[in-house]
Amino acid sequence: MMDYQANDGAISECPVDEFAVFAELGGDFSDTLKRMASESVLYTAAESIYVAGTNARHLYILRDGHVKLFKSTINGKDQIIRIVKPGEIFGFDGLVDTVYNHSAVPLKHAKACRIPVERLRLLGAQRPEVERLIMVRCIKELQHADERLLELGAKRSAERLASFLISWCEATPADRWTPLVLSRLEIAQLLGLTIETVSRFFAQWKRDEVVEERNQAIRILDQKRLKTVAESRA
Amino acid sequence: MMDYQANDGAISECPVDEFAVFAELGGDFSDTLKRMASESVLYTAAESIYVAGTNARHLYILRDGHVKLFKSTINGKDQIIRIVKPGEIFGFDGLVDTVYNHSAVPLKHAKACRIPVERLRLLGAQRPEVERLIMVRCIKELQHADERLLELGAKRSAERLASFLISWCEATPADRWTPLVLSRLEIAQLLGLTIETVSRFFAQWKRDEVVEERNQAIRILDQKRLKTVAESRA
DNA sequence: CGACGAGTTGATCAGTGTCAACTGCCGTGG
DNA sequence: CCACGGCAGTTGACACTGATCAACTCGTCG
Repeated sequence: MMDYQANDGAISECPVDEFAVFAELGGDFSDTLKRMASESVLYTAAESIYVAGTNARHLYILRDGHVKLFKSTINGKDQIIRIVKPGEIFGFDGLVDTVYNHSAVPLKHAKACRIPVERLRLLGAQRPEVERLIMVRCIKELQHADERLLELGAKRSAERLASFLISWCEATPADRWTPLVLSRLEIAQLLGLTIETVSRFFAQWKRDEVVEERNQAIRILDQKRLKTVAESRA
Repeated sequence: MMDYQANDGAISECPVDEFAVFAELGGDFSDTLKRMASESVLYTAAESIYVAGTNARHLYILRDGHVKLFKSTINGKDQIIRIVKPGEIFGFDGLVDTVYNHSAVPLKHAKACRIPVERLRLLGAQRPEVERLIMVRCIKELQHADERLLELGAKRSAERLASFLISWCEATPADRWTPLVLSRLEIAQLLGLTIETVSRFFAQWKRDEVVEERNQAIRILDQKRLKTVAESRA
């Protein structure tokens, strides 16, 4: 957390054993992985981690910060596919394809550990658990995508926004402030809306004392009310 | 194809070696799998293959027909997540969770091969390639989901409908009829629209001789035109 | 023959997008 | 140090897409 400003883009050894992902592989495994020289990289906002269509060389594990994965239409509209949170894997494409199928950019900043796919392949040959772990993570992602498809396809704007806020804050204990790392634009691109509609609902809910917002952080005041909105019963 | 009417719901030995999925595992593997008594099951439209929230006991491979995977909101709106085509795997949930996270129903009819997850687990222990194969398939699904999220989040109705038609027909050679296994309602639920809007665009394109429709089948007459619509340049 | 379900079409309305003006904040440079 | 410019966000007026409601056709099946 404290070394962000220091070494942007710096590459160092990645303490793999810290990650929940590989935790279950046990100590000797992380030694193996370390020897394979997986790297830890820092990114600042606006610098791409990878770009759709470019060579997919690494699998990433997010250590700190947030990453947005997005795709763009030919006309330049962006859709955010997923917000990656610490501990999660992203950049699966390289395991199957030669190029990435979406782009990855940090929200504010991000620290990620990356492993070259060819090394991962070698590793997978020795330790089949690796592929099992990735499979499990991948299935989880798929379930998450199912849910997002339901949101985008079957819910109206207020419902999407409400359930976004609920799920965004669910990690933090109730009545605590949650940093809102996303801009209005990014929320809009995540939910398939415009900046203005996002802004309007936020304003309304702040007036109605359903949520509070203060220096890039939000707090849900009336969880119950927000839930009824999310289920379109208001 | 010819034995549908005969034994609905019948269960028989599944000729696993026919599947592209496990083809690369070689002959001795499919023997193993056969001995594990994976089953082949026939389904008719309207009978569920599995229901969201129920015990996730099997992994499925579709042999013939089409299956729709869908989720429902609390208010009863359905969103189709994916249309499964022959050769594809579905029902990954059991490998990670105890229950299914969406429901699966055949479109018209379907013939699927299913493998109990616990057997798959045993098998995975012996033959790590199995999990690698599932991982690969799963990543493909994830890419597909990314694309669908872009469609639903960033495109207007005509664009969604046009690119749906294009992708639906892309398997069949140009100027040949493609069976349209989906009802208007199902197309609407897939694209996050209403029956009426689907119907209206179809009608318009038929008038403009962009597409033709005849007994449950469609044919694209003006691919180029449809593509410009899909990219919202018309 | 009649009833029902799927699909079509029209009229109307509501929800969001679009466009534009305005505020407030922050960093830059004179 | 202040002024300016620019960017993020807000708010209002308006337009338009797509949903809703309703009537009607057509084909199928009892």
